[in-house]
Amino acid sequence: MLDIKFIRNNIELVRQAIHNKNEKADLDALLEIDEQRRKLQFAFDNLKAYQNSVSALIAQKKKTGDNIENELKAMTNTAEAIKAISAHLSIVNEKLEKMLLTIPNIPQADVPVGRDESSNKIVKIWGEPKQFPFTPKDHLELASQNKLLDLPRGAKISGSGFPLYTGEGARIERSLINFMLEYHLQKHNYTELIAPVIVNRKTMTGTGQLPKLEEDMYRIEKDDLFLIPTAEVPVTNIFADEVLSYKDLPKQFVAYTPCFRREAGSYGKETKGLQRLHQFNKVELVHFTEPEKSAAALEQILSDAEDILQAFNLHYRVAALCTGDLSFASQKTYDLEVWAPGTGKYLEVSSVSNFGEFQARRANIRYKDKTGKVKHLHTLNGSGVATPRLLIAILETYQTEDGSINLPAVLEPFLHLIL
RNA sequence: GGAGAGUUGCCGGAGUGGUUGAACGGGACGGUCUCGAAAACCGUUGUAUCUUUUUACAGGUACCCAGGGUUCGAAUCCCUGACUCUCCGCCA
Repeated sequence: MLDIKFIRNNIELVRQAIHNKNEKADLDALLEIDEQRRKLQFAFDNLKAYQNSVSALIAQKKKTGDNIENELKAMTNTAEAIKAISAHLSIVNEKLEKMLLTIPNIPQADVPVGRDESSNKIVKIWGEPKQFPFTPKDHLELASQNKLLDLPRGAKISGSGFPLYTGEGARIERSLINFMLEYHLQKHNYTELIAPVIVNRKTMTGTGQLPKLEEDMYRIEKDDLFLIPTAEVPVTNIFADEVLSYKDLPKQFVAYTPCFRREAGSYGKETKGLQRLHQFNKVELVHFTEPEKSAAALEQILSDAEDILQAFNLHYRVAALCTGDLSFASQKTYDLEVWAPGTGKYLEVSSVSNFGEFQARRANIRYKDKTGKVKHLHTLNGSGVATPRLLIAILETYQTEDGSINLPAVLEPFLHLIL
C-alpha cells in the first residue's frame, strides 16, 4: 500500500495512477476519512494526556494521604469521554485501513501509458521463429502422440485445467523444474526455499492479492486459508513484521511451487491444452533490496529468467507492460513471451515486476540502513519460469517431422539421472 | 484431538494495579585511556503517530503476542484468539 502521507501530498499523482491502471478506488472518500481520523486522534491524545497527568496526581496524593475525591469525580467523566472517542476512532481507523488497501501502486515514470495490452512495448527480441520444412504440430498433438499427457483423466479426477502428466511427460516436467532450480542456484546465486503452498489471509494481503483478487483464488473456507497463485506470496512474506539489516540485503530466493488459479471468467480464452491451467508448476525468483537498488534488480531478474529460455535456445520477446496491464501492486513489469511454433503464438512464461515498497509496506517488511534509520525495503519477483508454456514451446520447437521430440541437450543430465 | 506451561526491549531476564518505555545483566555503537588492541570507566541503544511552517529540535499519545473487558489508573486483574514448548492420543 501507499503511505497515507504520500497520498495526502500527491493527490493528483495518485488519482492519475488509479485512472491509468483502470482501478476503481474512491480517493476523495479516503482523504475525508483520513481527515476525520486525524481530528479524532488529536482529541483522543489530548484527553489521554489530561487523564495521565491527573492519574499521576492521584497516585501522589494517595501516597501522602490527601483527599482525592475531586480528582476521581473528574476522572469518571474523562474516562467516559475517552471510551466514546476511542470507539469512534477504531471504527474510522479500520475504515481507513480498508480503503488504503484498495489504492494501487503508482507506475514508474518510464512505464508506457495505455489501457490494455495493445499498448505494451516490445523492448527486446531474442532469436527468431524456427522454420520447419513441414507443418509443425501443436503441443496437444505432440503430447498425445508421445503419451506425455492425459488431460481427460486429469479432468476426471479434478476438473478441466488440472493436467495429468504421464510417463515421459512427467519426467520431462520434473526435469524442467530441476533444471531451472539448479540453473538459478549455480549460475545466479540464489538461495532455494521450499515454502508452504497454503497461506493465511494476512499473507495474501501482504503481497496485494487480497482484497482485490479473492474471487480468483482457491480458498479453504473452514480455515480461511488460500492456495497460493504463485510462490511470490509465501516467499515475499517470510520477513513480514521484521526489520532486517542493510548488511543482509540484497536477498534473493528461488522457489519451486505448484500454483493454483481459479481463472474465473477466462473460459474459452486461450484455454487449449496447457496454455491456461488451474494448477501448474513454476520456479519463482524473489528479491529483497534497498530502495536505490531495485531498478537494477529488476533488470537482473529479467536477465536471469531470459537465461533459461536462452539455455533452451527458444525464440522469445520481452514486453514492457503499459499502465493498464500492470498488476495492482506493480510499479513496473516486463513480460517474457516465448514463441510456440505449433500454436503460432507468443506465450507469456514470465512476468518480472518491481513493487517498490508497496508490498513491504503492506507486509511490514523493513530494514535498517547504514545510518541506522528504519525504512521499508523494496520487493521484486519474476517467474524463472512457468513450466506449462515452457513445455509447449519446447515440444513445438523441438519436434521432428514424424512427431517425435528431440529434446535439447541441456536437459539430458536432468532427464536421465544416474542412480 | 486431550492436559499443562509460556509469550516483556537486539538478546537473557525482573516486574502482579499508581511518574515503568520498562530494574539488572549481556551485546552493539560512541567516547576516555593506548603506538594499536584488550581491560576498565563514561555515555548512547526502540517503533508508530500527532502538534509546530517542511526539516532539525522539542513536546504529546500509543505500543510489554493480538483483540476485548474491569478500573480514576493495567505489562500487571478477567475473557477470547494466535503462536511456542512439554506430556498423552492419533498419524505420513
